Amino acid sequence: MRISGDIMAAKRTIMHIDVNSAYLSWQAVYDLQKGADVDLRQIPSVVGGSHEDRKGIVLAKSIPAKAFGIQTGEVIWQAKQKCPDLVVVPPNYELYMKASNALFSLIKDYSPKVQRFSVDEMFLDYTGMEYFFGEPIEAAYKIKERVKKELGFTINIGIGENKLTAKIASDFKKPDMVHTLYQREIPTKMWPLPVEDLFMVGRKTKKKLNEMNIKTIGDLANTDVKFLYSRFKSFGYLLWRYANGIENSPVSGDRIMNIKGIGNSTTIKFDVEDKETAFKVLLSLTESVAMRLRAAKACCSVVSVEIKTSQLNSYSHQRKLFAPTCITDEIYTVAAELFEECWKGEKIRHLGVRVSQLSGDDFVQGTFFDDVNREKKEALDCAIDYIRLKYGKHSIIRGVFVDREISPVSGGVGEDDYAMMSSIL
DNA sequence: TCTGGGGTCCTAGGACCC
DNA sequence: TCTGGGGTCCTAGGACCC
Repeated sequence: MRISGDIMAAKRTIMHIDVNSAYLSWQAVYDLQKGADVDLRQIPSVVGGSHEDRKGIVLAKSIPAKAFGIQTGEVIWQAKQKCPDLVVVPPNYELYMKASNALFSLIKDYSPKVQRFSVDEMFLDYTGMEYFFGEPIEAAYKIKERVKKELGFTINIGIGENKLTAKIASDFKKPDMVHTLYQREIPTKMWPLPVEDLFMVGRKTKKKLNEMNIKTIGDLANTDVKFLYSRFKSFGYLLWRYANGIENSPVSGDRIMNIKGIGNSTTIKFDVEDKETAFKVLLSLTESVAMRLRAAKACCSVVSVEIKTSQLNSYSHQRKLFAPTCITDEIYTVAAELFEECWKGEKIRHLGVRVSQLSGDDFVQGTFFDDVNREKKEALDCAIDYIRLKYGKHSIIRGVFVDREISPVSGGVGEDDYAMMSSIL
């Protein structure tokens, strides 16, 4: 008993690093390096998709744009109504991956335990590192200044005793700030915040909580946990723990091993009304998914297809395979079957292909139905991957895509896969 | 007038087995 | 003919995050 008590008492120091307006900052830095005379961060500007491709929403905004009431996720034309002089720049995911990688390698100088949480967020376990870089606040300022000087963009750093409080702290005043949220500060710094500022409280949960007269994080923290459990089941218990700052997951540096699924989806430039076109899109998506799967040295056991109609209704269909695979053809065949089984004939706006239940690719079990060409197919896929990696993903394309109506390899943000967000931290 | 794309986890119901 | 529960797997859908 003594031992477990001592372990419980072991205090950790966790930092959460959050890039301020990440996409926009990175584009601004890049433009300045190329000799631009305006800094996107200083003017009302957003990163957003193009209207004609039907991807016109705000992905990131500058602080001056925020002053006009522009919100992330909002449609571009609406944002322009709020601010007619708004500058809109297209997204550049390869740039973001490069910037993110540069940040990651700098942060790793300060602890062996760094977890990449998303393209612009990282957790750092600073426990025991005081000897090298000083007190946590002092170290956080050093990191922040070094990032600004060497990489050219600003970050917020939140310091807490676990990942949850560190993350909430980094979300306090922005930009270019260091904040703490220690356990003793929870009642003063966290409880007065609106309940939707709590990690895991989104639009729907906020509405439900507000209807129960729970308006602040403090209200939630002081609600009877049994009552929350009766309303939300285990999620209620999670909410209560988070509202009280209770969270103890480790900062894990283990990335690729933790990937649960790989998927790509795309909004098509026009509504798809026939099967043949849908098949082409599905093949194009499968090309990216399968390539990423092979790059992760994994096979999948489940394939799923998602359809979003022009009316924005979506539904999905999935199937467990007889045997795991990473072969493009095999995944595509299943995807096409799934599509045929569930498509109700509506106009299609968006299609997605996802694989899950991943396993290693080193001992793929053969099945009774195995055809002798399997090894050949896999070798062919690997050869194509190699050529695409070396000469670009459009260097080798299938005959069905020559009309260029549909991209031959669609979806995919970056080459570097890592475990993304988990809702459990 | 129009609403992206990448993820994770949880739940509920039905099938199936013991 | 009518009746159990418990456990696991599979699938669809919905919540959340960035």
